[in-house]
Amino acid sequence: MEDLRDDRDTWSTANCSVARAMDIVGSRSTMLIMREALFGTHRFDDFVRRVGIGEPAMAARLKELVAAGLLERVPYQEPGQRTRHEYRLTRKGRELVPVITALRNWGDTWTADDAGPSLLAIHRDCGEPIHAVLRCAAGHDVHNSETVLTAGPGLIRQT
Amino acid sequence: MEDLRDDRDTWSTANCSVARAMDIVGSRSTMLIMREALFGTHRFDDFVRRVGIGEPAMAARLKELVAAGLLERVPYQEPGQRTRHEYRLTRKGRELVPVITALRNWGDTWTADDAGPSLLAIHRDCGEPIHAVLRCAAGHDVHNSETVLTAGPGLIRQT
DNA sequence: CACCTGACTAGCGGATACGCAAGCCAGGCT
DNA sequence: AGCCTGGCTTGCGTATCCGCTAGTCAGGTG
Repeated sequence: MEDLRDDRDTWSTANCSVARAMDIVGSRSTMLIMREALFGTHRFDDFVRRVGIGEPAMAARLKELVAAGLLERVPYQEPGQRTRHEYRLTRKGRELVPVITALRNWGDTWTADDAGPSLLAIHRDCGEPIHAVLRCAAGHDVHNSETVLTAGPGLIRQT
Repeated sequence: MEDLRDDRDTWSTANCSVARAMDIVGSRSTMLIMREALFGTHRFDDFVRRVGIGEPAMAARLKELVAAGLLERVPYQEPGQRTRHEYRLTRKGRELVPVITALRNWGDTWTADDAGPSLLAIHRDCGEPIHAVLRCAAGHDVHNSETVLTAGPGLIRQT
């Protein structure tokens, strides 16, 4: 177990998973689209209205998210309507729930207006509000300051 | 307990805490700077080298993060050196740990190269890797699909 | 067949974001 | 006094994002 804090220049930031994740969901609108999708939005014009960006921008973002494998474009047909396409979450997209939840918790705590959060995510089974917390593989709850960095299998030394 | 999924247009996206959070840490470089700060970087040129953006961009981002209250600019002096300023995390900034952790977990799972993650965050007390998980206030582990939206105290109906 | 609607696409213009190169400035060192 | 280093700032050019307006296209309805 090696503390890398004094050794940071031996690995490259570009090779970090946070950077790769931010390449995909790193813009404001992309994250808001994923939040909408996780909250149950499927249709193009619902995305446009609820996220609050223009149609051309939305079309471009959705195309990127489909290409990145977070959403899939699925044909569907309502009775008496022509065939349309909806955007459905893939497993890769749905697994952003902890990220969005952590972000929402943080926003509620630190950027809330006086009225409090406008939305709560609650546990379907018991009705209690949901938070993102840290846990180690041994099952301990981990506080923010109890984390230590160590080299993983993919570390490429630059020495 | 009211399921808002069919009622989404009654509240405004702009008033959502995710949007407010993304206004602060929503750009790729800002998130990478916060990751660096959480991993122990303090000094201007370390940020520049490790995040991989130019000095002007870094100066602007750091100024924004200080203004937003995520970092503070603290004078310090090493022996034989003149007074300098370092950037230290505030409590507001440190509480982004769950967000960054969730993002890193996701990136490791879905965007990893064959070699596996280059860094691991482990629990200081037991050495096991750390993950961000969802938990409700009653202490249940919550799966990604077990969340339900409900109106919070700050909900402003647009009707 | 003309019309309508949802889901886009095309084109333009303004606002950031960013990289690069250069310059500035404060304070310790010689 | 002049040099050096870290920490910025200024200026310029490019790339990207986004809103706006307008147009397209497919298919169901009158």
